[in-house]
Amino acid sequence: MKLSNTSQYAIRILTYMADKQDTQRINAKDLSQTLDIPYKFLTKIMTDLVKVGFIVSIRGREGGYRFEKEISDISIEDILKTFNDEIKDEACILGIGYCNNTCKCALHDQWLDSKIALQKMFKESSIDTLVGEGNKV
Amino acid sequence: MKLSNTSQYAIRILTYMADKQDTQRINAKDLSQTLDIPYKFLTKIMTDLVKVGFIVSIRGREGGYRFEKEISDISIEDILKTFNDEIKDEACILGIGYCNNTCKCALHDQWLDSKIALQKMFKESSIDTLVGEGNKV
DNA sequence: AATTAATACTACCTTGAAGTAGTAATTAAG
DNA sequence: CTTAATTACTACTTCAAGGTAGTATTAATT
Repeated sequence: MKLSNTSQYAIRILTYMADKQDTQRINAKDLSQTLDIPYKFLTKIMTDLVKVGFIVSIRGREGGYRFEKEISDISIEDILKTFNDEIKDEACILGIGYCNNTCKCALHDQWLDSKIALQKMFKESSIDTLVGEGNKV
Repeated sequence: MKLSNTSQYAIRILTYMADKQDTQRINAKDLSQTLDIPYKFLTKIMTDLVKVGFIVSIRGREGGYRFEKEISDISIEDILKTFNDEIKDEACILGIGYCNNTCKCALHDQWLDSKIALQKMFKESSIDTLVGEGNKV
């Protein structure tokens, strides 16, 4: 049980960009090297982040990326949704279709509290709350 | 973020077997049909569950499977560990090596409480606490 | 002893995520 | 205008999880 590589990368990219916002513009090569993410894979993720409107790209020489949305308005949940990695509300943890109060799997009740806590955490963790001193990148 | 198919199947299998413990012996064909798990894939999982000592197999005609361990002594955590799907204590949620109090990623603190709650839930949910009336299988 | 119904084993195929390669498009600098 | 440095696009390859096929082994029934 873990986040996908893609989600992990995206969160790290955006958090790092937020940390460097003075620079205003950061390019794929720098991100790839600093975050140790394969260059070609990173650019693919960047394009997705552009398409979904979190960042904008500046093409050509001296180009790069900068935020489009306020970093206080981008949550981990938003990022996970971009890569279809979020915890969907009615998704059954045992994979038996959909669970709810009246139609539930054997783990449903036990899972419920943890799920809500996780969802809340993902929703309330916006990028601006993550930039901090001394964290690993 | 979800459990692997294999883990989901294994939990469902063991929970269903516990539910039917009066029968004492249940075979792969029945499990496959009742739980709608591909037969060949199910038998592969069963063999793993035998190897790890949760159940024993009886080969030959009239064969099948029954529990070896007490169902109160098999937790979801144990099952997840069998298929390498558990939440490892120091595994970084962002995939940057290992996290702990002194060396942490940007999400570490937010993740900590949820992680502990999840681990606790997985550890405390033994199979006997899951058998219940009217649950989906 | 033969048949039948069951699990175990080995090897393969499929699918989706992860990662790579090459080229086109864009734009600042010289 | 040319060059260099950048992102975007298209297509491919790799890897691990999920799933399938065939055969060997086991043991009760007849």
